[in-house]
Amino acid sequence: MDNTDLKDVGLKVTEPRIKILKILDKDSDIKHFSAEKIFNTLLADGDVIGLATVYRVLTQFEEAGLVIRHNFDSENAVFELNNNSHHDHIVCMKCGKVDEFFDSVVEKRQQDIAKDLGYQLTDHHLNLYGLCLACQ
Amino acid sequence: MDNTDLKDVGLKVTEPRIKILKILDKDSDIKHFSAEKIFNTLLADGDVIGLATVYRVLTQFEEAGLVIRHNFDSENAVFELNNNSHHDHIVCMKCGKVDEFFDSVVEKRQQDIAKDLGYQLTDHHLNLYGLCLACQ
DNA sequence: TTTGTTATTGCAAATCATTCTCAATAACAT
DNA sequence: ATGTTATTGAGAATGATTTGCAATAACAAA
Repeated sequence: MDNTDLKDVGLKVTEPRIKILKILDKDSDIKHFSAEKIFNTLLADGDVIGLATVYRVLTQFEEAGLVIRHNFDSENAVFELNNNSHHDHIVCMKCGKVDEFFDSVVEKRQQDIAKDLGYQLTDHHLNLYGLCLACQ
Repeated sequence: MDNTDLKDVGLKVTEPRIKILKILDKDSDIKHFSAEKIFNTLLADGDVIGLATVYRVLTQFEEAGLVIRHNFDSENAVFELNNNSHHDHIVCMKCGKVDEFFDSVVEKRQQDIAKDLGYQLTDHHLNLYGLCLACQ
């Protein structure tokens, strides 16, 4: 993920976009960020970028397929870099930790279920909620 | 679902609660209502009940276990009567139709996945999105 | 490298769904 | 019938997200 990716999707290479992409791309345990979190991370780095811009850039990234937007809770959306490998999520209700998983059995059943009900499946959200090991 | 159910969960039997319960309980294809939708349905029936009250009652019903709240999209929550038989949902992206299903294979896998990841599972949301037969 | 055109930004105001405040009113136990 | 306490309605408040608009930055063409 670098400036070339921005050009590839037809977005001008600007400071806010580069910085936000870098935060999302950082290699850490945390892969899911709210707009506010990104805004504050930028601030902490000394980069003053308007919150509205953060939201705008995130939405553009989503439209361009660079990031995926999730609504784990009804509060605020979180964004993660789209690495093109589909996965679902399990969220700790206490500390907010998010783990990812992929399960082919579930994937297959979803296809079958949709088919049985006469639907043409386009997307799905499977979120598990619970307490992580540390929070139990 | 009647006035007795309200008493049973410790809620006074008031007109707004009775009317809202009746709407949710109506036997029709539509089982999922937003607060606004309920508010407008009441209006259409000539019942003027404040939107704030609708929200309050719905939240109380949820806390009492009478209804379940869903966030299918990031826009607004919808509520359905809790018939105590767990099921998941498939939503048509075009007409908004919602079908329900229960799949024991998926249920079981979810348990196993959570366990494998060290989580104590408390809840889950599985929403499939697609085009229903009529909309394809 | 200068210039012109168009996209992008920042800020504040606007939205939208939902919640809260508070005084008036209705439920219901006694 | 009455007192106590929950409930209601209306509107203000909230919080996340979006939008309008003037100033500014990107970058293609000269």
